[in-house]
Amino acid sequence: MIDSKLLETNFDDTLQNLRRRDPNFDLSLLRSLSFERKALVGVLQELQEKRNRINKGMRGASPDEISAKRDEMKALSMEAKAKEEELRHTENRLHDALLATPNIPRECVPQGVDESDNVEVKKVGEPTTFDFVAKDHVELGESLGLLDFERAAKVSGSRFVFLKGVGARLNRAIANYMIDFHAKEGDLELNPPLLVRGSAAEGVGQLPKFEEGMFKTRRGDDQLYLIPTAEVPVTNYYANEILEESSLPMRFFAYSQCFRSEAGSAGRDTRGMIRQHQFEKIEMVRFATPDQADAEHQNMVDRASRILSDFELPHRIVELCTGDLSFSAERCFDLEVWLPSQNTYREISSCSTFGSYQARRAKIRFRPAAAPGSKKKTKAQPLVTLNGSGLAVGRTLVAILENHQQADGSIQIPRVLQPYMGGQSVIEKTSD
RNA sequence: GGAGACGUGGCAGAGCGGUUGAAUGCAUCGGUCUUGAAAACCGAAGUACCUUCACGGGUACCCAGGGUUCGAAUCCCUGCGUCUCCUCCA
Repeated sequence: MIDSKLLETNFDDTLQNLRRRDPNFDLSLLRSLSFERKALVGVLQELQEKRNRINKGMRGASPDEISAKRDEMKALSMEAKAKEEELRHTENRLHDALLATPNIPRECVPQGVDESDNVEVKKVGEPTTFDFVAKDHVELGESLGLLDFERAAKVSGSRFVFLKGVGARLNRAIANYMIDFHAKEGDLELNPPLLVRGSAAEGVGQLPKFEEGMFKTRRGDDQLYLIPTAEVPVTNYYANEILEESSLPMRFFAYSQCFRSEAGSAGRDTRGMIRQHQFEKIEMVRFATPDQADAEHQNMVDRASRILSDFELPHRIVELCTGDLSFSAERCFDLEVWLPSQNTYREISSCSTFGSYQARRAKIRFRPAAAPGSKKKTKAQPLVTLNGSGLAVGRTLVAILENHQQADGSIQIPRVLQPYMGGQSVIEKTSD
């Protein structure tokens, strides 16, 4: 969540900056609650102080004295309790309002309304061209016997797929290549829980606003959510903890299944593997000091781009505009891969920095190293969390099929993946 | 699924209902001693919020919420969380 102090010290700027996301943004409730809270605190503390003062004399007092003061104390106590109740109510409302407030975009984020205002930063490779009529991945996958959408629909409904045979193997090869890639860079691999408490989802900003996007499970009275991304469990790995500055930055990656209900996206990408209820992703998650954050961010973008280049996939990097920025993010770069069937670039990775927004929600702090001369213990402060896909496995599979298809309907396997495919270099139609 | 135990400071671990924000140990940071270090000794040290230009002052916090009481870390209820045993299971 945003720093509530901004409401007092820097209200106009804060509002203006949030309006870069949405011109109709309204902070008036938040502000009035913040002032209301402050006033209540003052009144309550005065009452408590009075009560404490009287109470101090009670211990050694004679029974007469005690009974004399009793009524007064009782009245004070009641009054204080009523104020406490009032204060708690206000604080709860303030907290809820803060949870519903998105992160503030950085000054450098380009102004814009939606996707069309995103800014291309870099283009790697040229869109693939063919001297034959190119097929899409559904056609390729089905004709080569790699993908089975129909039977998946029979078993689980729409937006699911069976990968089979070489298709399953190729998927595994892609994932393994990426896992090894990050491991070689020295990041720590985590294999996280796929079911998380609501508190974890709240920590990254997924709850309370985006509950519709997640699958919920029930077990008795307990409720757990299927993770929409490994960001949720991995970022919360350090929830409620204080890290030493010397241990930062920390780099993790996790390979996991992800589950999204795709509520509200009816009709979008209904065909094929682009938008599934269940997909695999390798996610990079980082914890950094504010000074380190930008370099970490750039590093994740580079990683994702290098992997795409390794797979010989044309892609581009775009910076999201204020209107397209996700709820918790402060700045974000998307990597988009070229998809011949759609004749356009499609998102395959999203690398975001969250500033202290998530860290404040999940209560992840770091203790700055003491200045060389200083003897004082430093004050813990929220750190910076970042994450980025490196990459979405299913969409990578799609991109490889479509970009590396041959005139005869076969698929050329990128060189780096061949070792992961037992040396296989081409996927051809088998007579069946 | 059945039975039970427990939630106190960075960690471990005390705490007759009233000078307990909280003993003690470890860890941390200063100092003394030492050529330097270790050891020993002395000392400092929680978090949030309100108030003050500042020094400072104040309030709350012993998982959370409610109750009993003039007064609760301490008693009572509820919730949440953790652990152990049995059962089942990849």
